[in-house]
Amino acid sequence: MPKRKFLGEFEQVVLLAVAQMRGAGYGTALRRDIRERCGRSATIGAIYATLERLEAKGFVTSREGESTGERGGRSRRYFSLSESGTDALRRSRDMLDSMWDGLDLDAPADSEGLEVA
Amino acid sequence: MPKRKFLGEFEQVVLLAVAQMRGAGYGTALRRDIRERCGRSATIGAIYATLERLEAKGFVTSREGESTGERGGRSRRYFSLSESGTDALRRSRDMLDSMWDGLDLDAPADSEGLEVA
DNA sequence: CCGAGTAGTTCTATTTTGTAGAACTACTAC
DNA sequence: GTAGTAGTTCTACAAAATAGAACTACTCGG
Repeated sequence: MPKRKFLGEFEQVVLLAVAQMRGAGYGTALRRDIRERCGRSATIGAIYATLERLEAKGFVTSREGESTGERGGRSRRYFSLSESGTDALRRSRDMLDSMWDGLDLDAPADSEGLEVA
Repeated sequence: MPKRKFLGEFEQVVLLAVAQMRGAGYGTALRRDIRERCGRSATIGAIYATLERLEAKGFVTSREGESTGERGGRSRRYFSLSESGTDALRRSRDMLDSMWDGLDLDAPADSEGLEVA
């Protein structure tokens, strides 16, 4: 029973990166993707902590990749988006859309002008 | 010096409500607006705590409304979006847009199909 | 095989956000 | 002045975000 019914901000970003990579995303690559896509630098610890939470909530699944024998280093852990992760993304987008709906940020900040007109 | 350069998820929602109400928003009304717009119920404490934080970061400003003499109760505290609040909203939107860019949630979750094709 | 190098993941600790609801304030109406 | 009403503040705690050091598991050269 998660107390929070909505995705946190960073959770949303990480989940989107997982979705974009279509099952081929793993910690370090997701981090790179996020940095390149939106200029947001996150430490690797932040990425994994978020991934853990998303997995605990059932929004992503992970599997160990086998060693390719083509490079040094530990084997990768790949993440994919689950059904409910997909739903969560859709819900987040819809909620934000409805909050943005009809909003014009270039208009003056206060309602004064509107009332006088 | 804020450590976090991005808006939290709920901060974003509250800031959007403030923007929508164009300077005429106050605690209770913002709460109602959020509930109606996106079905997200938040306690009044959550709203005010977030509003305080947004004000501390300079994203909103507040002013006391004078009593209208038309109703009982304490006077309202109105919130408006500041310049940097406007910027923060734009940045959040842009970042999320770039993460969503080109993503199709209806496609299969894994890349298998793509590689075989 | 053994050390060095590399790619990647876990762990530990702390700050910032998010959540909840009870308590309080200031007003109006009777 | 007591009750009712609209609104805000306070207190306490849970969850998410952040940071970076430590660790793991592999490859390669000798």
